[in-house]
Amino acid sequence: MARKESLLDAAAEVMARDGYSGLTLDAVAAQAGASKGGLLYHFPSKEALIAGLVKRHVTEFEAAMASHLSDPGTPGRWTRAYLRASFEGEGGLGADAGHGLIAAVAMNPALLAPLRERYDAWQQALAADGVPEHVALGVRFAVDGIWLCSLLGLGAPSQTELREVLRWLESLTDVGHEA
Amino acid sequence: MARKESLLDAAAEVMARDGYSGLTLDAVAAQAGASKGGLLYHFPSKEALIAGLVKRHVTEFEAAMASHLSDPGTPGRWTRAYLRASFEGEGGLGADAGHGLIAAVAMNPALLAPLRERYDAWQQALAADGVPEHVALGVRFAVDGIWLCSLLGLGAPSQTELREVLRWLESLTDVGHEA
DNA sequence: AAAACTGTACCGTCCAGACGGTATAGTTCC
DNA sequence: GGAACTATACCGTCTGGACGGTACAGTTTT
Repeated sequence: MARKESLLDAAAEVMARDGYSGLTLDAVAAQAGASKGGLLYHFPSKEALIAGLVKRHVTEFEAAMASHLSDPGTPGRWTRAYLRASFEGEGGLGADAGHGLIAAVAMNPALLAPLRERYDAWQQALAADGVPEHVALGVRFAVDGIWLCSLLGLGAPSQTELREVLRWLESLTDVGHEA
Repeated sequence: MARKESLLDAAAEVMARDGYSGLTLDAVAAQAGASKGGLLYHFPSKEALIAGLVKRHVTEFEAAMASHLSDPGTPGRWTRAYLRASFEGEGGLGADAGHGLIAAVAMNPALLAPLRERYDAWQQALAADGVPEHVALGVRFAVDGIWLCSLLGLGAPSQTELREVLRWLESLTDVGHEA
């Protein structure tokens, strides 16, 4: 069971280092210090492996959101939870998760289905979050954009810029300050 | 010369339909009604083909931004140009461009280099755009996020939601209305 | 004893790229 | 003016290697 987890880690590492074109079963097994047979024991196909990556990300993010959710009744709590869950830890949801999703898109976009499902659910929560809907949506998109740009290295913000933007985004979810 | 362009179109179409794993030289040639030999005449390798996709996107987006740039001295003009250039036309920069970038990431993330370069340049313009830097940055990230989510189908906004969010984002770049 | 592996050998398919050929429009030389 | 030649724009086939997946016999772990 620890091996299964380490195989997922290995897949993410290979993706980060060599990209999708380097993500072969042999490479993943080698990275994990496992055998190809062992890899296929846990994940019967490459697709299953990548699906596992997506699933783990969804689960972890879901948990992170739950842990950042403030008391019921507080306006903007879902939006803020989304915001904070996305940037906790050092790299936040950065490296690992992102590469897994890239692998999913490259392999077969349908593998994103579990994530899509969650997004639809979050969407509903955000729409009734006590802040104007376009604000909640806009903040979420900004978060997604930051995450994407950091992952791809496309005009990613510096540490201080990031802090400022995040503080601003958070203030937008606070009905007292603004509007 | 028209063929070269049509080969790029074909590559984008194949990506949209079959994803990166379906993006083979044969498939692209067939989609374009060309032969594999002909394809390789124009693009000496698969990597070159994808690099062509990236390059075309950069060029087109650059032109779109230029066409949306209002008079010098107007605060927020770069931010607004970025915003508008991203959503012009029906699908905006949506389908075609996005799939090309996905292909680039899957093949070799280094292929995004030309795009990275442009982002760094835009970044400088946005930082000195006459609106608070964190606002300009935040708006750009939101735009990127919308674009990403639409591409991947992750909680993409409805037509009306999109309109509202865009209107709001644009108002944020207007120093008169806000803050 | 069952589950969780390892290691190796192998198969079939797919695919990037090489290569040799073809058609045609221009250019040069006599 | 026409033969010889060159450059450009393709076409279609072939091949070598990589990769996903199978099979299975043995070994460690629980």
